[in-house]
Amino acid sequence: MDVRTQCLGLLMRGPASGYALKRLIENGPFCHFLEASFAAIYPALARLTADGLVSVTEEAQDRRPQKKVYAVTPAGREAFVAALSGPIEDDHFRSPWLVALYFADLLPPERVKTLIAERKDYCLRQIALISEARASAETPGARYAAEMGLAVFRAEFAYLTQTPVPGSADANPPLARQRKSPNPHLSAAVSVLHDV
Amino acid sequence: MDVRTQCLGLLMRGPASGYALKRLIENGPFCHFLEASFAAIYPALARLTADGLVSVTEEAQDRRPQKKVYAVTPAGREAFVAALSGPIEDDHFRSPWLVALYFADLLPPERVKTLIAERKDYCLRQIALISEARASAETPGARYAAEMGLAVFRAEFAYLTQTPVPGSADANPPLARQRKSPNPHLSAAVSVLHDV
DNA sequence: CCAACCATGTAAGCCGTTACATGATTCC
DNA sequence: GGAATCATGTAACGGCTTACATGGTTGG
Repeated sequence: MDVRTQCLGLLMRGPASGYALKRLIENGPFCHFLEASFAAIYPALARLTADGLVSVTEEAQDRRPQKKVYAVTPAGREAFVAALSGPIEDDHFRSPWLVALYFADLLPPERVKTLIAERKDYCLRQIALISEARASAETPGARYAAEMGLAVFRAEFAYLTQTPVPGSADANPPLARQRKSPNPHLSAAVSVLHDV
Repeated sequence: MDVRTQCLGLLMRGPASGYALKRLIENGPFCHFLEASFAAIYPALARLTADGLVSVTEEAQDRRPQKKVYAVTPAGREAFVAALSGPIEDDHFRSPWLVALYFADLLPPERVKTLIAERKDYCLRQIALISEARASAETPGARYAAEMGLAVFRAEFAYLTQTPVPGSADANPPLARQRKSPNPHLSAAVSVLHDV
């Protein structure tokens, strides 16, 4: 799925500017399964326009730079549905973090602990973002995608929390030491784990 | 994490040919978090060799083409540990399948059902592969990475199984109809769900 | 005052993909 | 007889990333 198709899809939700699409991909309901940079989005929109799949309207704003709002045309809608009707490409997943954990025995135990603590924070941030997306989802599909993300990140978080640090001396630490929260400002976010 | 670093990492497990690395990435203990094609692997190995991070030995075989076996040099080991010691890159995840499900309301219910059935198969295949990897893991890190994969794919499978098809008329089908197994030859693999 | 946000783009270059090229062996 | 496995590579092309370029507004 190239950036062009991604943009076309995002615009199916309603008209938006290139900047808004980037926000949607970074912090919105697509944050856990799409990625694209500005330098990929803007040319993609230009080409979609050239191909007649989207239309542009330039909008002036008060105290803000002018923006170009893109909207899907009937041809664009058709093309997108056709893309979803044909064979779906495989997922692509690469995790340098899992590579690092795989090779935990090459690293000092302190380093491994830090990596796991950072990963917990990452999971909680993702869970917080996706929870918002779920709350404002307007279609069953949007809810489905969000809940799938929550299910997966919660499973990951649970594993991170329950499993002893690999290759560390204190693989079975006394219970008293297990409970410390590595990042105080995030502990509030943990509540979110049991929403939905 | 580019293919060069991936290859260097894989070779930390022991000497291997380019072809063997590909197998490791496709079906081995890295299948759920690494990807690389032959056309990326071979040049990567050539460059690692040029940079002195790996060494090559050509090995003739009976009834098999000659192969080049690569092994990490001390400099390569150092470089890899250094890479794991610095900042770890973000994961990259793109899921055309989740895009399709997000837009389930644009598709015929039958199509959505098919997509979900195919996804279940995909999860079971991944679970089977990772279970093997877990069984033959020789370091705590390898076990950790495998178990993380299992946790995540099991959570995904559970969600797929328990959640009604989005946007379908029979969102609450009678219990009698919920239990059918979409792919008989895979039902055996379901047992694997409760191993570990 | 500095950081972050809003807003759009271009240019150069790397990286990796598909497709091509070759060829023996084993299993169904 | 055909498909899959073992085994290594090249060429062309496309896509995406980083870095550059610009500039007003808002909030701490």
